[in-house]
Amino acid sequence: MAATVLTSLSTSPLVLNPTSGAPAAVPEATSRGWKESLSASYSSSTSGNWSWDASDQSVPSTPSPPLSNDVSKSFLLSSQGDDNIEESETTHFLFEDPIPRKRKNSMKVMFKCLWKNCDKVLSTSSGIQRHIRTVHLGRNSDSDYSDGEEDFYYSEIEVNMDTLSEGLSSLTPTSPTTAAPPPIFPAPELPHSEPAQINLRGVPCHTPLSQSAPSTLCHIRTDHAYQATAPVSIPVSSKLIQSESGISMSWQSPPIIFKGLPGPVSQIRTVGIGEKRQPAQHATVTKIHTSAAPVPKPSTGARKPRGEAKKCRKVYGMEKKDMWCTACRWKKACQRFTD
DNA sequence: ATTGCCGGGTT
DNA sequence: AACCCGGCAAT
Repeated sequence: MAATVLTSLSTSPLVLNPTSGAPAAVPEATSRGWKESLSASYSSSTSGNWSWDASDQSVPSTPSPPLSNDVSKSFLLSSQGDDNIEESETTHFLFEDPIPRKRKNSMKVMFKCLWKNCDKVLSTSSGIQRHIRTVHLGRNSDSDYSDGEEDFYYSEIEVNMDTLSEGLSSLTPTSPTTAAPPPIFPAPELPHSEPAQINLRGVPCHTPLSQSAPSTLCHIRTDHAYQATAPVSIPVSSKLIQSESGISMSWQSPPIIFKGLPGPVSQIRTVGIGEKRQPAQHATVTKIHTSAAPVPKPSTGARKPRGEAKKCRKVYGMEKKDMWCTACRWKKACQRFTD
């Protein structure tokens, strides 16, 4: 599984080498000129070439080197205007997630076809658009032209590969409690036939759409009757949030006791164009915070129940105080006889 | 009353 | 840091 993840990661250019120390394994057959012009300062960051063509079109003064995976990821997401994720990211920071890297490394954005009885999942939006266009919409043109209609029929989902595999492996074959399997889509296919747009991820995901589909489409979204004929009914438990510029919705797998071990948390949201979201709206959705309990603890917290073991004082007595451990001598918690 | 030690000092 | 101790809670 890990190999699979790595493989799929290495195919998407944005997901850079998590370990900056290792020399980038990505063969940079493409552009080399820019690298030379930038010379030494870039020597360590070969994997970061998100294909601006050899001619440096005004490389910004801060060349945005390949950041750690986390940062680039959150950058990507935030540039999509996705506050959901950003929210949870922030939460991570706030709670000092001890292993944020591992968790985020295993997140992958996939695109799922929502057409009835079609669970196709592709790893690129262009791929899924093409799929919908050709298979479902019957547009046999293989050009990349998109009138934006495909957007209605797929959703962008974010999958935690780790927990996915974990959950799958932990499923006892006869487990009765898992009678109703969580609505996780079928096993993600690895980078399918991905034509041309291999570097789509280098750019905010909706670029191709926002080019061809201006904001008018948002209008269409709201009063379009597509909901009646929508290929897939929106999950009942989903929270639907409506903003003035369009529909955005988030969906989250059934409530999971989130205690330490992350459940199969996946997020689905319909891909929208020109989504102008307001952060406040999203706070309600997909806010899985790790805080253990609503522990108010305003005053002096409940004391420890006092251990069973005898402590220095009891063992040696007051007359041999010099034999106590220092903590005991200082009236602190005994270090020698811990519980 | 005794014991353990937290919270808050002082050096 | 190291060291000390008032005072509280558990015993």
